[in-house]
Amino acid sequence: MAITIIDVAKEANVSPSTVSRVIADNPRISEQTKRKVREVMERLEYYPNFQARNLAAKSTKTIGVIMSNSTSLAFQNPFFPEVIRGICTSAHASKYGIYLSTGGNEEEIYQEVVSMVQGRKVDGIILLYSRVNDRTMTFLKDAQFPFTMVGRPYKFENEVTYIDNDNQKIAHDVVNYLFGLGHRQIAFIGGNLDFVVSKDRLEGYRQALIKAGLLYTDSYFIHDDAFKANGDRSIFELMNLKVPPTAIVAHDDLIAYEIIRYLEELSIQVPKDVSIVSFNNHSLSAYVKPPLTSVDISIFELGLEATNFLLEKMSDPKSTVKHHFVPTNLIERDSCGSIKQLVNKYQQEKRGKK
Amino acid sequence: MAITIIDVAKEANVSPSTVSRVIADNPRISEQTKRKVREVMERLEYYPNFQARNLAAKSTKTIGVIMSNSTSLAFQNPFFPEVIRGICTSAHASKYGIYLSTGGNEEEIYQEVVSMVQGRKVDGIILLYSRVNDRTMTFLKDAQFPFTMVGRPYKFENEVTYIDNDNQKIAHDVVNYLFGLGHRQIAFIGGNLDFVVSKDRLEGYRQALIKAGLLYTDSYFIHDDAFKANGDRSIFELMNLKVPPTAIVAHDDLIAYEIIRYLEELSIQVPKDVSIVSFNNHSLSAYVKPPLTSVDISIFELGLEATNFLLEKMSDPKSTVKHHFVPTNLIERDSCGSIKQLVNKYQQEKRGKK
DNA sequence: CTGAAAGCGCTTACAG
DNA sequence: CTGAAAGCGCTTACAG
Repeated sequence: MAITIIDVAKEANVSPSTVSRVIADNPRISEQTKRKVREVMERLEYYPNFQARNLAAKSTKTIGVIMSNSTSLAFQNPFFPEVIRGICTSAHASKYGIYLSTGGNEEEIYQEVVSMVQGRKVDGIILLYSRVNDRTMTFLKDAQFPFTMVGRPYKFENEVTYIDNDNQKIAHDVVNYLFGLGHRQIAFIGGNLDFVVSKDRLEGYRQALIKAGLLYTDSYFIHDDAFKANGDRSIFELMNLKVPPTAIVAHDDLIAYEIIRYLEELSIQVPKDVSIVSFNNHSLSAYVKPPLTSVDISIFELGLEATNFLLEKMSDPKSTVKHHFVPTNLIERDSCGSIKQLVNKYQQEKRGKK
Repeated sequence: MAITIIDVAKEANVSPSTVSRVIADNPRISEQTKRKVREVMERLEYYPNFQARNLAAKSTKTIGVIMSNSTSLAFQNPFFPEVIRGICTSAHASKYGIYLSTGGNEEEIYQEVVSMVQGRKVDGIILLYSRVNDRTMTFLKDAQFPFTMVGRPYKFENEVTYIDNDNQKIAHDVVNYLFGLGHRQIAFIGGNLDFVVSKDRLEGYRQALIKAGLLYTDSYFIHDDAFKANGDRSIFELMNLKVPPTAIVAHDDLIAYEIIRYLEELSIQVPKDVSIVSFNNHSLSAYVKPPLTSVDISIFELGLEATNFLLEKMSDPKSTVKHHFVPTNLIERDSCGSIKQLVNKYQQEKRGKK
């Protein structure tokens, strides 16, 4: 049997209550007693029993972290390791532990969250995603359980505390960037629209087109499902439109490179013939050809601040609802070209053919 | 206050003991009583308190997962998300939860593991790495606490249950593969030698050279530290040896692409001038140029089987020590060429220059 | 500044 | 097949 608080108490000639107070560093205990008790705890190699402490104190000192199901692209590299690193950094500093969800689909995840909350497994929860019409989020909100999310909520934006990038704005900026390079035919190849991040980026793209006086056409938007099912085919069709795009905005670097590969199969080169910008700035994107122009979304900060917000919420449940957009950074590399060069090249090619 | 077992007992006109047995689906309770109690539990929305259950039952139904500190390359993409997915799949099936370590350095990790074990936070532990002379592992072994590791232990190989790839063999195979393509000058650019995986791959490389009757030279091996500090410089020096390598084995796809970039800066092309093979088969490596020949190490299975082994160990602490090598798969893509082509090209170039 | 006592919400021999 | 009772190892008013 392990050493308990009672063993320590006997050995130190104090009561268990006193030992407990020494552990909690209660100021009402004299320094002398504290020293004595601590010496005994060390000698006996005493470690407080986590479960007993939690049961009595009605707190768990742990944070539940809920991943969306792992098949979703958003939680592939490098998002997941990096956001976890951010969360751990903040949690560790406040001596909180991390309890990770294990569910494989929406229903399992929901059940797990319910049992985390009702079973008092965790003191607060971080949702690592924002899904359209997510009953998990609704449950948390209705239960008034402390939680925060990485991602803008689909509903109740003013009732839930969250961290995100300003995805509408960054998509807008990215389109403007292409616009500045002279592009007028800009396509968007998107993420899963069940997630708000994808909707926001698409919306930012549309708004930017409209502001620039360009038309949004459905034929310039390839849905995530279509791309996943038939990436090569959809790119082929896109590039065989009467007026094919001269630039493409991709939802993620992984997708961007897949697009680039399909373009190559069609003998279309990036950035010579088509420009590509993307989001998320994977660790490989600097090294690989062509080095990708991508928006760094500060994933570590996303995790860190989500945790800080949650910690605040847990210590003061009545604290106001907050949200914050973590700054992003467009990293210009070699996947975008100005339209003038492009036109020249086209003209050269046409001349060449004649 | 939440609904407790006592509320349910009163409502169902049975004793708390009976409710507890219904929760555990104890066969000694009549089906009729079970039905009645379950109906009440549902109506009252009763959820068992996790902490109380754990304290009384002296088990936690959770597994501790220990990452090496997140700066280590091995736990970048895609290893971490994928291994976690494997762990979660198995853990979820057995209704275990995951408690994640948050420590940022070796000392913090060690302290966390000690408190997980002594504080009875978890029933068993998975070490996601194998480090040379790791006191965390030694502690676990000495405490006779159920644990398993992803990676071959540095010491006590016959005393600890683990899962790994046969890294010596796959490195050996990879060298033989290059050998089969005609390469005789084969360099190795390695991982952090504090980890056994890196030592094993290096050792497999050496053994393969020796078996093939080739010499192992230090100048053909670039240490992780040297590469991280001065990647471009070290590649420059490597390629400016009197006899530069015609092929390179890289410890990881991320490193491989970094190497490729430095080679390009020196106007050396892959696979035309130099071949590259790597390990880990990142999700991007199929799409990116050149598509990388890489060893797929079945990360998901690594996580899954580690968890299965641990579950077994926890249910029967006296079960025998086991280990298992998860099969790997060399995925041939376009980063390796046969030496004949290479010689031809060199000769052509030389002719060209003359 | 410290202790005795109740209690956190369960489980599990023991008894019937 | 079911219940009364003890106990898991802590914390925390309450009292002094």
